[in-house]
Amino acid sequence: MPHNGHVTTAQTQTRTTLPVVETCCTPLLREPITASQAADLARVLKALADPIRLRLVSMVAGHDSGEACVCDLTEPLGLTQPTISHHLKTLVEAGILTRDKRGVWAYYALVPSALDAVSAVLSTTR
Amino acid sequence: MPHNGHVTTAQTQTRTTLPVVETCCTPLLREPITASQAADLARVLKALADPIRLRLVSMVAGHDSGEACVCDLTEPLGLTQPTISHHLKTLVEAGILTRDKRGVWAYYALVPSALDAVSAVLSTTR
DNA sequence: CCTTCATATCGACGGTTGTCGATGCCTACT
DNA sequence: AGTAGGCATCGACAACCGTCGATATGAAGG
Repeated sequence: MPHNGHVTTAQTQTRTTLPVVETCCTPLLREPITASQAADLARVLKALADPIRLRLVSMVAGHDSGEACVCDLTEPLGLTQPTISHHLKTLVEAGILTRDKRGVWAYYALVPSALDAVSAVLSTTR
Repeated sequence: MPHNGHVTTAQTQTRTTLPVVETCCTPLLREPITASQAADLARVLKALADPIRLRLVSMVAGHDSGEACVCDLTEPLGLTQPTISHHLKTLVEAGILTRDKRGVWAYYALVPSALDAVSAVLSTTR
């Protein structure tokens, strides 16, 4: 567990590639979506379509101040640290989480509107 | 293309396993979800997390009277008939589509609230 | 009955994915 | 300078997935 005192080191906000919001305004239903729209949406959904990654998203969002480091997430899921890091990387690359490295620890947090964008695409009511 | 005149044969409504609505009332964010909730949701998301299947859902929903047969869907996607049937089976088993066999043709339609249920789980607003 | 046609199923093949142990990197503390 | 610890990366392996051609099933029509 990281100590939450004042941090002396540099911060490195990582927010890689793949905007989720690209597909934000496509209703999916009512008139067929294009192939590239489908490919974009599928990439985000594929990142979410894993039990461990869903629990990671849920745990990160429900953690103190909305962020959690790898060490907070490894033990409760019963998987090794490399596996958790790998899943977190997948979520960051999909635009669902951000990675903020402070000192030795890497803090992951939910991208505010990422899930809402996916939710809006799948919603039939407007 | 199937002729849309009156149909003389038996109807076989197929609606297999896996209720999507099981996970309908779990917010995903705010307090971690359980392992089984994550597994259920992941199964539905995995069914959606494919470009072809997303386009299938979109095309079925946008088709005349909300249903389409395999022959309507094969050509526009540029894949073979067995592949399309396989994807459709995946979507039916995930509870996203229904299969209604009338005569020689199999009509697929969207399960009304299936996508809305997934949308609600991913939504952060309320 | 035999043919035609729409669909499902089967078996196979290559590519992707989830997981691990081992290792390397980098920060902080002594 | 040396050490400890958190995290990322690498290589490997088994399991799974998307796709195809071939084949089976089953209904409609001649």
